[in-house]
Amino acid sequence: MSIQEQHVDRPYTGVIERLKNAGLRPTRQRLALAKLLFDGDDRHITAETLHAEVMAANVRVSLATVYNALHQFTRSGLLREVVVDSSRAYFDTNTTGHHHFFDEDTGDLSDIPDGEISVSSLPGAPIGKVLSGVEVVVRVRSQQ
Amino acid sequence: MSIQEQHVDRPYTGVIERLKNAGLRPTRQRLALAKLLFDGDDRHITAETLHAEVMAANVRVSLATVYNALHQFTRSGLLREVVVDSSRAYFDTNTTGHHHFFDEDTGDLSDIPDGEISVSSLPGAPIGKVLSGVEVVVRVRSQQ
DNA sequence: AGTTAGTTTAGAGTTATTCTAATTTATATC
DNA sequence: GATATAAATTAGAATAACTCTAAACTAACT
Repeated sequence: MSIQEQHVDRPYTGVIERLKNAGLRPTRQRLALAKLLFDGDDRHITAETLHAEVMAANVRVSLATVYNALHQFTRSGLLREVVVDSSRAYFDTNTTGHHHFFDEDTGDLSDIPDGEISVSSLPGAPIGKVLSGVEVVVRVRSQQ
Repeated sequence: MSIQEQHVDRPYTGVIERLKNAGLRPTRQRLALAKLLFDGDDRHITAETLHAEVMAANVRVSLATVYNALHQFTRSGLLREVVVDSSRAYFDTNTTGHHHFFDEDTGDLSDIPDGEISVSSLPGAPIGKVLSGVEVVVRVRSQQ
């Protein structure tokens, strides 16, 4: 059975497994959110954009549940938070190490293609601390 | 006259000049804030920490004025904003290109010593965009 | 000293997010 | 399949970090 056929026949199985593996009950709300997030290409979202999407898909989910799910997905490694804006949180479905462009005018977040940037001679963490992540953000503006 | 003597004799002159050059009237409030920020080593602050400091120095300044000043100082190049936390804005008195450690447990922000990190093969900005900054944040946690 | 444009401020407003306590639901067990 | 129960969801209130507004104040020019 091809991936496409499987997708048509049992549209939720992949996502159900993913939630179960993360120790999260596959509720109606989490399924709808996970499907939007993980069923397709990698994405960058905020709580508000994801909430708008899930509502547009005619699944009634409260904003509180969207926030809960984003944090649970992040805690269990299904998502990664990307800090680019001091006024709202962005999440990335690509949890592997990579870096970002952030358009300060539009709020658009996009990946820097692998190989187009590299961080060398990483410093050691200060004593008593452990490294938890390295993020490079290249800020851009729409040309005046 | 040595820098120290100058500091003792005319404690505000340097800071007054700095504000005037930035096109900002040297008011009582801006002078007190600028003195805390620029009269000494480089610093990392938030609106709340700076407000607490200026109040502790017995200068009455409203929080709104602290926010106004931080933005004006940033716009005129006296400060740089560092985005490390999606819930509050940090500012750095060192406006030259350098990178940061951020302790996710304590909220402490510190410089990565020059030469201990380097970003190579910077990508070009997407078409229609201009580069506005490159930030590397190395996140650390207090050891469990 | 008087004028005026720039600055400060209290307090109200806004936005993103978190909390709370009541209701609902998934799942383990009978 | 019905039932118990722990987990999840939700509305709405609460919070935190700003931002705005319009009135009072002040720096600096005349």
